Amino acid sequence: MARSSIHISGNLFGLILAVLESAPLHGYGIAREIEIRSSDALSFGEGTLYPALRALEQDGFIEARWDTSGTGPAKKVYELTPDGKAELARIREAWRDYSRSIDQVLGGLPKMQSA
Amino acid sequence: MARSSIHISGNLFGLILAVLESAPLHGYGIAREIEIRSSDALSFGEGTLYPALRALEQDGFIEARWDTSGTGPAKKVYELTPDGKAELARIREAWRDYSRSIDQVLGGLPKMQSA
DNA sequence: GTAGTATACATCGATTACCGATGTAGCGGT
DNA sequence: ACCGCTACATCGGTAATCGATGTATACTAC
Repeated sequence: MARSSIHISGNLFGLILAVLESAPLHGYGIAREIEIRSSDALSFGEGTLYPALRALEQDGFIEARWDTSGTGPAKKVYELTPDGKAELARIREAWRDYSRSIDQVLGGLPKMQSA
Repeated sequence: MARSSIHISGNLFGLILAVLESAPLHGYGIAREIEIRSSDALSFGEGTLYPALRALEQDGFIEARWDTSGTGPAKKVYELTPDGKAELARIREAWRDYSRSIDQVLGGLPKMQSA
């Protein structure tokens, strides 16, 4: 279950929306999927996850429906709305700007920039 | 002086140490230099800067001396210590890991990855 | 049948980082 | 004389998120 890696700090909403872009998924599954996609580098607990999902839902970026069909406890399955897709695009752009800026100031080995 | 851009969120110490790697500099100048290097994308106020400098000094990553030689108010000039240089290397590595992980999950256009 | 484990939801208080406002003061220009 | 820039510093508030805790369902093993 891989807790105790680096924390999320600011990108949580984007990560959730990005996972939901591939397919609708329930909360618990979103957290697991983020761990998988990041090779266990990014991880967070329920106290971080559920409030974030509620905020995204209130903003109209995702929509929820209950799925009681499967086995186990009922699942609240979230789906990306058109607004959410637009928000994801904005977040991606902001992240790219931000990380490029940090790279610029932080320096170290350059990332094979174009001439 | 160029406030109101994106915030720093987690990388403040690294940015300061990276600037000091080039040359010793005083607090106010560090803030200006970060703005310049990031093309005004990264910016923060005094309430963010000075507490960070004090924390870095307490951790032994930077050392301060007063410079009263120049014109204007006295300047507190900070210099990177060997420990600070090591810490900067750690921060650079952590940032690279972190941003790579976010890229992986966030997706969008890939950054011209190696085959 | 009941104990343990994994799934799955949810809330709450504490912590941390950061921002914005405010204050002091020296110096240069008009 | 006053404004604006440099340069230091502190303080209170806020937002993000972490950790702990609680509830419930279902499968597996004994």
